[in-house]
Amino acid sequence: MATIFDVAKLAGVGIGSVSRVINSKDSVSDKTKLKVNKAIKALNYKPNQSARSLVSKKFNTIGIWGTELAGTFNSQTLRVIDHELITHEKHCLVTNGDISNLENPSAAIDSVNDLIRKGCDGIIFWGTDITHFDIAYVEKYFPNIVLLNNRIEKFDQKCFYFNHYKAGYIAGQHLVDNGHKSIACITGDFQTEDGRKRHEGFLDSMKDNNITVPSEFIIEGDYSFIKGQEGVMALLKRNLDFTALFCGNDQSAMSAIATLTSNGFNVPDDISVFGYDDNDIAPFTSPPLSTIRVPFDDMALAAVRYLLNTCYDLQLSVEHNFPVELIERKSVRNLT
Amino acid sequence: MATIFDVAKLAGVGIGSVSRVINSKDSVSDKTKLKVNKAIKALNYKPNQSARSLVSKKFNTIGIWGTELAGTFNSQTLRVIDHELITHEKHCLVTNGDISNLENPSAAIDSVNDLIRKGCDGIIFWGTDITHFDIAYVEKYFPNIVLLNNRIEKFDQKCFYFNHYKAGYIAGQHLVDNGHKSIACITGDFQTEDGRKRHEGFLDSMKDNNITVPSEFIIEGDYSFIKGQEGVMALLKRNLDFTALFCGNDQSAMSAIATLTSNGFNVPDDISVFGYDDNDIAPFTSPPLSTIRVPFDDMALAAVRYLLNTCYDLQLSVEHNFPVELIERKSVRNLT
DNA sequence: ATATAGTTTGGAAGCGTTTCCAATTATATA
DNA sequence: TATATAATTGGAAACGCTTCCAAACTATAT
Repeated sequence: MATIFDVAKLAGVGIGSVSRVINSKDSVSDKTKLKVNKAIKALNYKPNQSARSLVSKKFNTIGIWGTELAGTFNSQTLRVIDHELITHEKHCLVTNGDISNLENPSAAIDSVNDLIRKGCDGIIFWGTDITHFDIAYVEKYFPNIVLLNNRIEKFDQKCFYFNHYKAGYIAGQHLVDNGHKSIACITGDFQTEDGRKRHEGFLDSMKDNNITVPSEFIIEGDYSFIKGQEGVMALLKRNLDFTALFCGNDQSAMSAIATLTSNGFNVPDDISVFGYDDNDIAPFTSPPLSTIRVPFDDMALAAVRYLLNTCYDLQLSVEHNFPVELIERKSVRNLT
Repeated sequence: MATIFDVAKLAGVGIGSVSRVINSKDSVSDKTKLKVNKAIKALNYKPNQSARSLVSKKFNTIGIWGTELAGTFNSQTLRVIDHELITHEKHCLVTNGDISNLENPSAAIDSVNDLIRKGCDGIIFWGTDITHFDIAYVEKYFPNIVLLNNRIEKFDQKCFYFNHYKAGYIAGQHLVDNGHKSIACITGDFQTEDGRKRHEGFLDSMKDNNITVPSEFIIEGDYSFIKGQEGVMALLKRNLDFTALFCGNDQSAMSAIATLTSNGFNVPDDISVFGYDDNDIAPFTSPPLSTIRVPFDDMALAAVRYLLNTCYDLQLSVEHNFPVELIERKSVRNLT
């Protein structure tokens, strides 16, 4: 591997000049620039990042900490993040925080520390699987962080989240607007804050419309396919009379539709189904799924940009407001 | 940030001893070890990775190059890789090769070089979106590579792939074994080698059973949900008489099932559907999807381990043979 | 031709490690 | 006890870069 000395020697200049050329700051004469670039090409020279980082104390790398790397559209988010980083010539270092390790309660902190030690200039905390306490602890010695799809009031500027309460409310209101009065739910995961929030919003919309939702109409889900299926089976077994089903996400909505259909119910003629996320799959269920669009991509983009600004003194525009959007397709029947 | 000098001073030893303690090689007396560890704790010392890499020329990082970071189970693969790396105290650096950039034909090479320059000890090439030519080019100056779900004969040891031909054959044979003689297809993407291979295998199984598949029974797909839907619509419009549908992957199979169902066809009573991949969704379609299990997780694990062995002189066991597995669920009707 | 100001240049110092070697200390052997 | 051998230690040198400063040029004004 060629070093800066080799380049300098071949070009017949000092190493300072080579450094100036590859960093394109400070003034260098065109003649020197030419000679250096020629030598760089000839030697296929690539600056050693470790040496650079050692001096500059910058790693040009952003760490991503999350437990949600799997799943259809979480990975889409990763793609958005990576793309924005590449645009600014940065890299992304990924780690799956393994928080399932009960024997080691500081496992989350440990994996974050690994990320820091390995060398990144900032960290994206993705999701709500790390405690507020842990985040606050890390923030003290490593302040360049950003929270994606999570919120801690004290770090509000660093948080990029979506108003799940409002979204849940709008979902409920939409069903009511279409004449539904008897509505069942397969909720999101109540372990997660956004799962609770969207359900709260939904319930409040019911309350505001003087509709009661008996507890046997509510099945706690966990965003999985299987829960959508199981939830519908449980609901059907209870022999309840409902005209609409609100699901905590599109995956469970999809398997709910499939299960309803295979049990002889037509969606939406017999039972309407409403999803949440506007996942890739939503337009292709049968019938196409009406849902709430969660702008994960926009949120992710804003979060990276905020971090890029703070880490590298950039001035990228950063959105902080992500509007709720209702996506009407064909899975909700208008009863009025 | 405390350095090794600070630790040495506080512990009252030389920097060499500190280095020996943190790397736990060479002999150090228990007394020294104790003093050093105490100082490390007191100063919350973390060795600087850049300095370490500069000397050792190891980065403890594996790069992942791919264009398939999105998609349900590609991200599952990423999780497997990351987990294995963490187990061995390595990290993963991810990049989405942006090959869609036609203006710059060397974009793939450029992004690989970025990865190398940034500092990784090995690279996983994931998928078939990079040309054999480009891989061979990179391999010359950066031999620590591995191909996942791709195959180049000359690098056979470094390739971790699945026999898609055989899988396609088994899929076809399974349908025949169940009495199907008139079979339609929504294929995988013929742009990808595995898409072509699985179709080839399928066709050969038909040939061996003296079944002809007229070209109007074959729709070229691209693994997407929408193609599954569109494909079924096209097939139905042609008014063909088929009893089974072989799909290039589970996603298109799923939307195919949904579309068939919503058009009044019962799966599998009227038409059987067979998938490919054994995706997360496969057990939860309605009816549950019969499919071919592609052991992506096993392949990924083997690939990382091979790379870990070559990069860090480890002796992890590496599987090179990934058997085809037929998963029978409920989407194929036995006509015999 | 000379003085002045501005531009460009070379290379030493320093970043925080590991590795090596010579020096020191401890242990075993006669 | 003296000597040979082994274990342990400190710190200089090296890794490849950026940054800085003094030196060497160039251009302009007098």
